[in-house]
Amino acid sequence: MADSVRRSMPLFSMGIVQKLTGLTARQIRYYEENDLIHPERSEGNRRVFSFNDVDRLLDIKSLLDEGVNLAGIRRVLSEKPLEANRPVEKKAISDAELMKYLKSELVQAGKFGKTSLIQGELSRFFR
DNA sequence: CTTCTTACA
DNA sequence: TGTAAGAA
Repeated sequence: MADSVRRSMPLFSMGIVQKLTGLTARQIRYYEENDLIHPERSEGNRRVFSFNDVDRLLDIKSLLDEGVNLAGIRRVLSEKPLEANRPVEKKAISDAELMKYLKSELVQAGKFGKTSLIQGELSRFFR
């Protein structure tokens, strides 16, 4: 049960989540307004998503493609207890794929002189 | 440059 | 949902 800690650790920026989920910032913010997700906020008021948030967003995306409206989605994962049973096989995104995106982000960050937040958080995965 | 909020097409 | 504005 120490995994839940890591899974709810805030470390993804809006940009990364957009790439990870394929959703637009507009959609992500809208879902938050509707209490479908509750990302943390950084000092500069920037949203910081956890692995759980991303996973949740992917579920929302699936439901949306199935034609479920926000009310329905909220009903399906309304206040979904974070400690729910979820088969490893059913994970929406593989760790390998996640690493792939994370790494590309790290590389891009390297092209610039400073990328305080992102680079610092991502380093956890390559340590 | 990235992300935030608000407001309108 | 997309996008324009202005701020941070």
